[in-house]
Amino acid sequence: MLSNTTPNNAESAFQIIRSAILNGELSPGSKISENNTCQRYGIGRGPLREALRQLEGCKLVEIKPNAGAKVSYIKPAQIIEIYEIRESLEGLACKLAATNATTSDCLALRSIIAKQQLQMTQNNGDLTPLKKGDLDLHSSIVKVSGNAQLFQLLCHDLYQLLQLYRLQPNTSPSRPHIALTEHTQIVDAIEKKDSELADLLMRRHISNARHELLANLSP
Amino acid sequence: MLSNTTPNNAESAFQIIRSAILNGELSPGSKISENNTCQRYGIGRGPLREALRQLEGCKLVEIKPNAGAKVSYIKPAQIIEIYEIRESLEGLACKLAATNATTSDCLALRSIIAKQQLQMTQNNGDLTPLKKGDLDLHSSIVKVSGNAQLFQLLCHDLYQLLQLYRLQPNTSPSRPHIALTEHTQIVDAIEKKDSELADLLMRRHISNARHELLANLSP
DNA sequence: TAAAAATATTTTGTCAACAAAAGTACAAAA
DNA sequence: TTTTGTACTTTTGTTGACAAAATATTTTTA
Repeated sequence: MLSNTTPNNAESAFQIIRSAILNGELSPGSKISENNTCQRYGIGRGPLREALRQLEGCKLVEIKPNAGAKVSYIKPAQIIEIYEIRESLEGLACKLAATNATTSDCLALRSIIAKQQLQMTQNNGDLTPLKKGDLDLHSSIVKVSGNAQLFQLLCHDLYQLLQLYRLQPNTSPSRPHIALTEHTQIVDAIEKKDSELADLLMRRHISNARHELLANLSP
Repeated sequence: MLSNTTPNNAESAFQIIRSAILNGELSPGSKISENNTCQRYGIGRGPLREALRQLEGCKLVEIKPNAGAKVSYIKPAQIIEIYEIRESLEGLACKLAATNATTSDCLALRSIIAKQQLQMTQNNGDLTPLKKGDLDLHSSIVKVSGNAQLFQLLCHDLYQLLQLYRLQPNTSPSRPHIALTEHTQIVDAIEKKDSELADLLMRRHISNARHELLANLSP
């Protein structure tokens, strides 16, 4: 899948710093000093600057001339806007997935749900693996849609931006159960090749998540 | 609107090369040699390489280690995929625009249509200004939607990619008239705050354009 | 003391030189 | 003629040095 050419320093730096941003090692708003970062990751300033420009393209950092690079800070309002976009695009993904999914595709989707169901009963305190499972299912559906541009846009660009905004895990405890039910219904619709229903259910699913977010955001 | 800080060479190079790509001066698939390009635009190799990495982020060029940068080549299948995405996202834009548009917003949209109508009767041979007018209307609607992320995504990222693929102007001669009618209906729906109808009409509008594209593509 | 000016330090911007890799040209052998 | 190997050229990768801008610190002045 990924191009397996040997990376140069700029490419390596790009990936290293990106993971550092995504896993919170470099926190939003913090400055990325060149000298500092060079020494830290053992690369020259040239490659580093290239990597930073590439990260700017991904919207993960912001560069101001003569002032340097900062890790992007995503505002709550932006998250809501991205959820509106997700609602529309993942609806499309479901519509396409319903028409294109093969039998083995559906089996794969079901197995993700099963795994998630298992995790919910097992470690009933920690819900980080649930979050990952959630994203797994959504990504897989987008993949099954067959639209490569859509996959790139949602699963690489947008999900990454959402990851930048680490929302506190204070979602209501009932939400995971509800989400699981919704997921099952969505996969059912895809399996039955009911594209219209799959579209509607996914839109509603994300709309619900968005409203939950809004409720946990304003106060 | 744009950040008006004084740009450095990398930033200038980015904009210069981007326009060169978008106006066809640098054609898709062609290699961007560093030495060559440096001399041509009077900048050093450092800033140029930064600009190229930034352009890679915009998907306008592709960089391979030890092999240099090429202007991206968009395949017809990708264009169709992008149109599917447009269909979904501009439907959303219309839905939001219908709920958010002020009176002056609607006036502005109407004036764009009027200008387009005038251009159609005037220069009835050249349809490049019509294309521009079309994009103007679509962009304005997305702007009116109020979702800044959506505007960025559609009007900067996706439209730019579409521009890279210069499709031959062999659309059927009746298409501009039909498009104008469709545009009028869409703005009508927005003005009446009928978000559902505006959504549906825009989706159908772009779906029509996509099918026209498909017809002019395969043979 | 507080504001302003001057100086020092750090940080970013840019270039030129060198190393390494890829591509090219050409000659020798099958 | 095709192939293979070798020298040569071009192109990309990387670094270090220096210029310019911004920031921090100190000194001066009201």
